Amino acid sequence: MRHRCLSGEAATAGTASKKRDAQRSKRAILDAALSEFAERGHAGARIDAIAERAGVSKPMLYNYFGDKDELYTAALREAYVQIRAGERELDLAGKAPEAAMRDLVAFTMEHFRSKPWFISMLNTENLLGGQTVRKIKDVGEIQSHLITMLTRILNRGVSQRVFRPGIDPVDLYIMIAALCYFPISNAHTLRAVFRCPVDEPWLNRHREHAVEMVLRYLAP
Amino acid sequence: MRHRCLSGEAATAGTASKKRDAQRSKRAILDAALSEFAERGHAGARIDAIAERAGVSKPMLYNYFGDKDELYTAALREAYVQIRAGERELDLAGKAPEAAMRDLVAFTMEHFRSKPWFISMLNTENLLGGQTVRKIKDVGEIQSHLITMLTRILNRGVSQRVFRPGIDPVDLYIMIAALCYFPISNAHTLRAVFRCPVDEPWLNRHREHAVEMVLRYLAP
Amino acid sequence: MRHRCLSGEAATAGTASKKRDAQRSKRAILDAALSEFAERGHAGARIDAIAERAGVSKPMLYNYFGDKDELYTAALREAYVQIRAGERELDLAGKAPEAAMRDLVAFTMEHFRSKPWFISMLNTENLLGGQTVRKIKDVGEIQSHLITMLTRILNRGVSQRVFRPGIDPVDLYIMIAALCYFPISNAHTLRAVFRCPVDEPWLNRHREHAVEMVLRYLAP
Amino acid sequence: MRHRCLSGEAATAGTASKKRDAQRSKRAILDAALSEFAERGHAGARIDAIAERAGVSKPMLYNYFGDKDELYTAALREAYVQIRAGERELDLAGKAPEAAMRDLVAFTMEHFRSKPWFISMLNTENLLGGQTVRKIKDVGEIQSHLITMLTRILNRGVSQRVFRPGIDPVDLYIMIAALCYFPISNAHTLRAVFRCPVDEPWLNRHREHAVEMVLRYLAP
DNA sequence: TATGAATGAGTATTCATTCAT
DNA sequence: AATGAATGAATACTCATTCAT
Repeated sequence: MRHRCLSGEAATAGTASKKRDAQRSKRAILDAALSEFAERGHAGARIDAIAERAGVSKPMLYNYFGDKDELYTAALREAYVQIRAGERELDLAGKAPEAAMRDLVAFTMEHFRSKPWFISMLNTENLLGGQTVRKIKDVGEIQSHLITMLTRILNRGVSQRVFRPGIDPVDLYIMIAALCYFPISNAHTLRAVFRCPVDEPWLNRHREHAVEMVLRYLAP
Repeated sequence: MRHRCLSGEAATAGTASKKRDAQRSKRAILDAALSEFAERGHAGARIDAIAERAGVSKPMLYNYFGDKDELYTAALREAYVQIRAGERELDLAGKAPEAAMRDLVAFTMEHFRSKPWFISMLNTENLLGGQTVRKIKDVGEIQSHLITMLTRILNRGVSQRVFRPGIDPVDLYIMIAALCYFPISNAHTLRAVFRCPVDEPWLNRHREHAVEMVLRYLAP
Repeated sequence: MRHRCLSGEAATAGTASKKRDAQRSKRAILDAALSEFAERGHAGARIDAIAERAGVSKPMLYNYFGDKDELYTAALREAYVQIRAGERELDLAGKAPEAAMRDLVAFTMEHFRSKPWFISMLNTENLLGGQTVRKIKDVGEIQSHLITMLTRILNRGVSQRVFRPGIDPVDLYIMIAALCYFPISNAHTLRAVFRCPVDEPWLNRHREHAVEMVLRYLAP
Repeated sequence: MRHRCLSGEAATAGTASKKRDAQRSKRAILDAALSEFAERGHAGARIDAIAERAGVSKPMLYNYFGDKDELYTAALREAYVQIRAGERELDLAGKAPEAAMRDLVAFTMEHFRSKPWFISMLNTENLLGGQTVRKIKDVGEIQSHLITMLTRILNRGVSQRVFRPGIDPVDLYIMIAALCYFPISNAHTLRAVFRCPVDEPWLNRHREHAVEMVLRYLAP
């Protein structure tokens, strides 16, 4: 009754459709796991719910991913993989240093905002003491593209005398991430405690403050 | 019907020791709950563990706090109460504006670092969509002392021509909180992804960057 | 509705009845486990079935015995404890050597026959490679009483010139156990393959053969 | 409807390889099932494990053997078939009665020792109450060869005045089987409880005791 | 006030079995 | 003849919560 091979596809190759189904099932499980773990945390997530969201049976989920922890690991890795993919699309190489910096802040905030599972997964993982992220071997390489780009922009900015020298790109990225992360991660408590609306206009205003803060910090 | 708690503290001498014990039990449960919820999140926390940490029986815990959600609410409230108590100690009134700002950043970071349950509880609550914090009536008052102080400092700074005008104290506090929150909240993932040590020296360095960022942002 | 404190007892002591219930629950679980494991083997036994047979809830069972393996271990140990208790009642000390030997064979066969869980537990444990019996610390002491008795009877028989010397008591006991064990352990297959009835008269006849075999073996 | 098996072996040359493969698959499944059921018992055996051991897919296994119980039945039958094949090799006809008896004990013990799946299958089947062995039609014939031989030896021994008359061959075989079965079937618990090594030398010694016991029992 | 004993309702995980190709 | 993909129905185990004393 369920997952009837959603539409079209029309059986172009005999083996392709079979193989594609397995692939599709794994993808569906991963997406469902990402949502469920992000929404409810590690202990709060339910395997039943993930299977149902994915439209597959629990045994299949176990067959592909092992157990809850391994599925959580895969979901966390997926969160990093997806932000890396997003970053690759961002092309700062050709832009003026200050504009590039503005775009990086905007992208970061927009990513955090539009993919709420990313922040949720990071919070969940940090609550668990980072025991899982340590097991993901290539997690360090994932952000390297961003840092490389950031280094180039900083260098260009310095040689064009619009940025001061001596700024560490990782330090800078942490500053930017911090400014973008906090108001989204803590939106609910900010609303309750400070009566901030934390809606689109408010976040846009916050983004402009963040951009100004970064640029003033980088100014010679 | 149950746990009428805070009323009638002024008991006669004869029942005083009982009252004292009751108070002590409640305190112990609250502290234990704060630790457990902060360490394991809402779904991950175990009532058994809280009772054992507190050294009381489970029926007693239920008698005082109702159920898990009510206990969680009490623990979240307690996190805010304790942070408020900490903030009272901070006295920025007599300091020069720039020094006061430096001290506020330092205090905020130190606060987050030394009371890890605070950040954990905020993350946990935001993961749950803020449904609990909204029920805590006086949560808005909690930060008012800080905002009042911050307003005074900003005004003083403006009149002394060391700060530019037009800075909203809440916006500024969110910036400061963001810079202090992120590296502590995300210490585990930062270690794994960016190889940051996130130890005392690293955090001290980060604090100096944050102070400089804030002061440059405020500069006329 | 269930286990309403089976009958009588009439609350003689205020604390005794409370304590006795816990004791009774543990006993009931152990008895039920012994039956279930003996009837269905380790993998075939169902925790649900044990809890139901015992008239207790599963959480209670887990509370008292840990998990399935620990419960199985306790049941296996109990099987040995009960056969030891049976052996203690047997008093061979005062009997003539040949009569004592006859009684020992009769007791052994009767024990195996009337407590079918004993043979079933041993078979189950040997199927599992003895991994559990090795963990029971005092299992060696359990049979020591029997071996001591057997040694005395052998010695007495030798000095009375009715038994030959040089018989090892453990070897002898293994022979006796073997003769008593096999027709009961393998009753079902013997019925099917050799058309033996394996009923009371048949077993009695078999017992007489076994007694004769042992006595001829011991004869000088 | 399914698994019509043994029929029509005399196929044409064209389909011979297919038939051969089918036969090979069935053989492999049966061997795997025998090992798995013997090692883990009925409930403990896993269909997945059997298919993997046999190197075939599960649907093929189901196609050939129906379901787990039917496969178990086939495996139990196979255990009897294989032991029967072994017994055919034994030729006691030409030996002196006492030597023949000694050889029978030795053969029986060696048989149990070298084909551990036989004892395991018998124990497993008896644990299940013999419900399966009853369904195997020709199981009675299996041991007939042995009993026939035993009858001849007993008769010869009686006429040569080395054995006493009146011994039932089935009774005698059960005695012999008992003495050989027990120390192998219960090797693990004997090691743990009585500290018997139950290794080659120990079993050889035990065999000699058994031979002596049988011969003394048969002596006129 | 205080708690040892007890459990209903989940929750992760497994396993025999079948379907589509 | 053969199998990769899939699942319904258990099965071991847990957890918030309550009862009896």
